Amino acid sequence: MEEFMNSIKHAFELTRVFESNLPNMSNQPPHTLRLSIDDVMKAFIGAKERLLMMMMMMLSQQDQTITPSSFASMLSTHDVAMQYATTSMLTSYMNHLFQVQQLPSDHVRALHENKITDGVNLQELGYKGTLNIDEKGVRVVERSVRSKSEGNGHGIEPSSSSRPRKCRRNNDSVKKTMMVPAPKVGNTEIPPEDGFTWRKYGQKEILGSKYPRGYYRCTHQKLYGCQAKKQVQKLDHNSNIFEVTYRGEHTCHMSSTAPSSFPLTQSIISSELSPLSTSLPNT
DNA sequence: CTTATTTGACCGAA
DNA sequence: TTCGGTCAAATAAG
Repeated sequence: MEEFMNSIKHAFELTRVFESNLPNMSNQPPHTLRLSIDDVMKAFIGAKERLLMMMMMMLSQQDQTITPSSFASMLSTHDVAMQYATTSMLTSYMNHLFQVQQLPSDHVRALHENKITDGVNLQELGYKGTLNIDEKGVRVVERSVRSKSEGNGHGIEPSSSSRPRKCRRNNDSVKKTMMVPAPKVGNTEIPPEDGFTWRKYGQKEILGSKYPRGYYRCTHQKLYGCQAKKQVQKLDHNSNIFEVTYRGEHTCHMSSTAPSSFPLTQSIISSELSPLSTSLPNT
């Protein structure tokens, strides 16, 4: 909680500094201006990520429902928050966060690679579990390439005795796992929307896990050869949270990373926030 | 019809 | 051998 408060405070201070320096910056090259804007944006994104992590942790610790308003009232007990926003503004923003639930995976990847969200450690914050989450709040499992010269051709019709499998083709692909709160609205037990379209191709009971794991691949695998996949599984101790693992890159969309909006100052609450861009591949 | 999901079989890795 | 990821036939949905 304190970590989030510090980060959001820092973000607002950066904004203020940026604002006061703005007149001088007109003399600077555009590059400088852009860097400053990036700093402000990163600060807000980092704060938002911490907030999301907090929400997920609370959901996983106490198996009870946390509503946007209850969370907002929690925040409002901190004067740092109240310096900038009223409780109703916070509530409104919490509503947005609960509704959006998750950023598109490429956005998350961008956050990850830019090291925007640093210093969040779930275990320090008291998460009780076996998750191994790195300092960015995203568990990353990297698989090293196995030096195995296995030149298999493309899958031809098996037709006879053996069915050629291409299981471990991309051993160097990176897995990225994140915790996603389940949608509160709607009767859906289905994994939350993340901006991509997925097609389920399997489900498996996992040993030692309460809930099965679902296997999804990109719907456009056929048309575009998109190799993106994801696995979705509920946490054992809290069915309100999905563990979503992404693997492979989307090659089926072009306009990537539309990080929607970066609310500044009071407009942080206003509802212009992030119409989830449904990336539609051109035909 | 086409397209998506379900679900047991299949296969490779450990 | 077991386990987990994938395939694919059957089925459901539109």
